[in-house]
Amino acid sequence: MKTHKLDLQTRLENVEDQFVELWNNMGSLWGISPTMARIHGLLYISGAALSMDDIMGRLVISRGNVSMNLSKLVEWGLVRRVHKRGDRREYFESLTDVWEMFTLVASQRKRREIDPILTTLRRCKDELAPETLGAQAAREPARERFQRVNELLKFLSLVDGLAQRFFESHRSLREAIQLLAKEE
Amino acid sequence: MKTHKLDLQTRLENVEDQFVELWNNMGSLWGISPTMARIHGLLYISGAALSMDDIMGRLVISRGNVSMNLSKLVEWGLVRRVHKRGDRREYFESLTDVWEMFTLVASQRKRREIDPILTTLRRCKDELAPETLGAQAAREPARERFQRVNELLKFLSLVDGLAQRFFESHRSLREAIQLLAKEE
DNA sequence: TTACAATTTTCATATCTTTTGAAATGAGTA
DNA sequence: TACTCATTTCAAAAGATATGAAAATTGTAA
Repeated sequence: MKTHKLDLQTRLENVEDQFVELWNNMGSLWGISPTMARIHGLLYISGAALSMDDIMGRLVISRGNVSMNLSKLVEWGLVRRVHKRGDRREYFESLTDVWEMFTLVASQRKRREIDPILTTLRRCKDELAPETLGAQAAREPARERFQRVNELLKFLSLVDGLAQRFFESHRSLREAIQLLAKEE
Repeated sequence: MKTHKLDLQTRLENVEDQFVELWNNMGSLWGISPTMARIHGLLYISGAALSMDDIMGRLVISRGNVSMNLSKLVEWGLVRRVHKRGDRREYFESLTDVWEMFTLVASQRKRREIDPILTTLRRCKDELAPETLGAQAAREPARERFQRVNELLKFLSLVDGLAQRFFESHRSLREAIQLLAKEE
């Protein structure tokens, strides 16, 4: 009986390790740093509220590193601080809903990355437009560049509009995606 | 007249610089390194076939760095080598179609990142399933983890299916996305 | 075919980024 | 208020990325 329990414990830890490693790779997909991703992965798969020491021990990373990355995770909204009464330490737990985590990350990335890019692109477009360049805007080099900037702008605006709709309603997003993924 | 030409040249270079900087930031979104992104950005916005020396001069980066990153860009398929007769040097030019570039990058990332993640996730699921754990799979800690792995698997499978459909046909992808982005 | 010259690639070194861990700060208890 | 335990900060170490000159490659001419 005792051995069985130990076995289960070991196996679970083994699976968790695989998961953390997986999440580490997933980091680049979500646009968060590998260590930040590993910490979040551990919190997600364990489903528990863990202390800094728990995380340090489990992932073998330094206290400072855990502290920094937990702050970032809380900032992102993927993890929240939890207090246990009678315990002075802080505990941390992850969101549990995959879709919620996804939309959270997506909306942050939109704000942090896509929005500034769109702003710059629009400025580039303006600087290549006839209003700024006058007659010279008609010359090949300017026209070509204008066209390429514009194509990109159209593309990103589309992505942006899509994202906008996503964040307005999880439900409709889910349904639309599920439809798209399955329909023949 | 001369001054006007110089003005145009300067202004175009100025816009190109902004664009390269923008693309540099875009790198994290596409999952390619900043320098690789900058080089690609320059090739895209200039629309020309440039030599290594052109790129070194324009972006102020070393020969080795340009060489390495151009190889990667060619590997990714975003850039192709061009030969000019009577010139020993190699030139490089970017794809021009934004959608083509996007699907190219997306398909590579799917293959390099999502596919391995799905493989690992399925293994994790198997290792938590009743077939592996026997009666212990019913215990709380195992069941909880199984459920979380499974939820993630469902989510990623959906994304994967969506991507699959994308790569089968650009046209249908475009239409679907445009629909989704605009419909009320 | 061989020697030469121009171009590209490689890799040891230098630069920049991330992580560590111990000291400083902060927060809760006696 | 003083003490203890927990968290944050930051200078130094480790790791990742870029540089540039030497090695390899490729094309040209004797």
